[in-house]
Amino acid sequence: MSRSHVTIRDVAAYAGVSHQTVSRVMNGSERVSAATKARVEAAIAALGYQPSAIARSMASGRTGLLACLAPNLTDYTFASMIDGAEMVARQRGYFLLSASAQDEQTFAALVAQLIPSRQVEGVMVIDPYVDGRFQHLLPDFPTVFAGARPHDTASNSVSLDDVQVGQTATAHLLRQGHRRIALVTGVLGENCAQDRKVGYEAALRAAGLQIEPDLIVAGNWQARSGYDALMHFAQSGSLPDAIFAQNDQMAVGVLRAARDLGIKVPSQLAVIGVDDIPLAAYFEPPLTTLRQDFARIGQEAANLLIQAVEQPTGLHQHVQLSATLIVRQSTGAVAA
Amino acid sequence: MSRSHVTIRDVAAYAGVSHQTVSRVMNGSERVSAATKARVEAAIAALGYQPSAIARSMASGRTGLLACLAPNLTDYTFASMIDGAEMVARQRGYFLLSASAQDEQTFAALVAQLIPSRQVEGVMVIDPYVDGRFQHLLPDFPTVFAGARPHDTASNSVSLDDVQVGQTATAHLLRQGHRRIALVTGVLGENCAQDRKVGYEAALRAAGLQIEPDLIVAGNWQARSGYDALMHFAQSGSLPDAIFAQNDQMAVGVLRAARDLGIKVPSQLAVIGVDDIPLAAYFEPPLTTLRQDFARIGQEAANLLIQAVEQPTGLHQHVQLSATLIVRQSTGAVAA
DNA sequence: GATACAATTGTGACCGGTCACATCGTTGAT
DNA sequence: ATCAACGATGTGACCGGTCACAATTGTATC
Repeated sequence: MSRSHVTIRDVAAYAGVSHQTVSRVMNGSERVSAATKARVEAAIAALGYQPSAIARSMASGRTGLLACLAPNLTDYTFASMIDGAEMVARQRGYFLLSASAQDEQTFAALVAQLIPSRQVEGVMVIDPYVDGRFQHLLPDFPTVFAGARPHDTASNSVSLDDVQVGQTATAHLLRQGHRRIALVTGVLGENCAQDRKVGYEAALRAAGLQIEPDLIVAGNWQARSGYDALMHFAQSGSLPDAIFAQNDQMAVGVLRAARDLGIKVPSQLAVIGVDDIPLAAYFEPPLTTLRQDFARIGQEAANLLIQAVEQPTGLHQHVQLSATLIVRQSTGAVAA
Repeated sequence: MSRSHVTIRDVAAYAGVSHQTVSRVMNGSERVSAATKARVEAAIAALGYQPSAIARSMASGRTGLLACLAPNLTDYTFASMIDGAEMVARQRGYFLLSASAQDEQTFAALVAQLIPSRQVEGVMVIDPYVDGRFQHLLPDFPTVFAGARPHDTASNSVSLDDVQVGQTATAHLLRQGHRRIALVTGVLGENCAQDRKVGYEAALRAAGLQIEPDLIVAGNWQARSGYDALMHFAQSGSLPDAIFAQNDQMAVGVLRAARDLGIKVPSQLAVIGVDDIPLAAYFEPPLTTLRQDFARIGQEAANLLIQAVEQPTGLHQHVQLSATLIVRQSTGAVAA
């Protein structure tokens, strides 16, 4: 503002070369004589020249900016993916602009603002299946979906194998001897809730058990819905042996309800969650869960996105990661 | 790439006006006749014109980008501030680019990359006192510090009144009848840990009690350090009546240690934390804590920053928010 | 009817880089 | 000795907006 910036032409004049030569020095001195290069570098240092990122973007058409859109930035799972993506992005020369879109409308506005203005080179969408938000994306714009498996959309994606998650969790409970295994789902409109349910049902069927619709309760990912689910079973008078909550938050809600009802976990009721949230081991009892490597999901997503930006082939890649079972005390063996 | 973009001059030619008139229509039609305006708008629609954010930045010198630098993006407290800041920023026409800097060196690199290139118009630094990172910031560049009170630096800031936090937490324990109140601190190099300690000591003194150095243990904000702290007291043979952990994570660690030691909370030991993390009510027993409105801190910080960007006065503002006591079951009255 | 003035619109430069191509001197092959 | 090829460097256009200022038109005033 006060002092106008030093430009590439100022440096050129100072060094007695052309502005193009300065540009060459800045961009890795391809074919510049050592003497000239030294002179230019001295001039850069003397004048304190700093290239303008905007001018560079203007001329090259590249901004070095990626956007990350998530329902919110506070949820541990989203935040971890963003963190992982950000580290990879920066390492590879990009910055990550994150924004939260609670609803589809906000999401559409955000996309309309970021993409056509060519401000960002690619978009990473976290949990795009909460509503129809993926429809607002351009099919030919570099995009990657992270954290939920696309069922019907052609795009890059990094997701967890949610069917496997459902199976593993349920199989673990079966192995412990439980038979009446209840399910508390996430928001059923989301693929990952559906897939985990599919895995749950597959595991039960594989064990020769019937699927009892009464044992399936729809939750909403919040702890409170886990609490309510167990209260519901208690009121209906038929408690399950075990509960598979589709995330840790709800599992923690179940634990709390069990305490309030005087139900002992794990001896009377086994509880398993999904995510392995940071304090999972500190609940009472410590929560058995399936660990997801969210940072890794974010990293893979960033890598895929950058590849799509730099070498647009039109081909889509899908990376699927698996969760690992972390056994703690909330799922002991059935009481003898 | 394939199809070159529609520019303002294409629109002008199509509408039969000058490019400048199109520009005027784009920027809120100051003094453009209704007929011309309609014609230009028709041309814009017909050609699908989308202004280039980069070209706009190039010409205007403004990028509409703010940066947010935090030690990481996953910590609930940081993420909440970022989320709050992002919402305000977007509402006011800015985008927020967030990046994590674990150490001072990364932070310095980040600043060197973002600021001199004029890519961002302002920087928000979350928890700048973990090391000397604030020293890398330019004094005349729009900056705001969020989440920790600057002791020695002239700058905008939004922070919690940590002395008050220490006092309130300690006073609550005193009110419950506790006398031997231990303190588990955060990283002592950080101002907020120091300030909370000052508040703790002030409250004790105000109650006519001595400050016993043996009751003060240095933690590191992690749950594990809270766990270790109580174990340390148990081993030393002199358990306190109550523990004030400087954040909830450590308080939760204390709760876990108490369970492992067979110490009943709150009847044998009261525990209070700070932050009110999302699942605080789901631990055993539900955790009494001081709630911080992190989203609000982020919002205020964004507002301050945008003000500094838009009206650079050189004056610094400090906003200090206070925490509210949330009483749950981890701090009952002393056993009769 | 001439002049002043405001409203509307047009012109060209400019932001600060990069790109394509031109130029120049030097070297190696014929 | 001549020409091609190549390395080093320079020239000007260009990216797509905004800005300052000029030009044009219409309207009010005298």
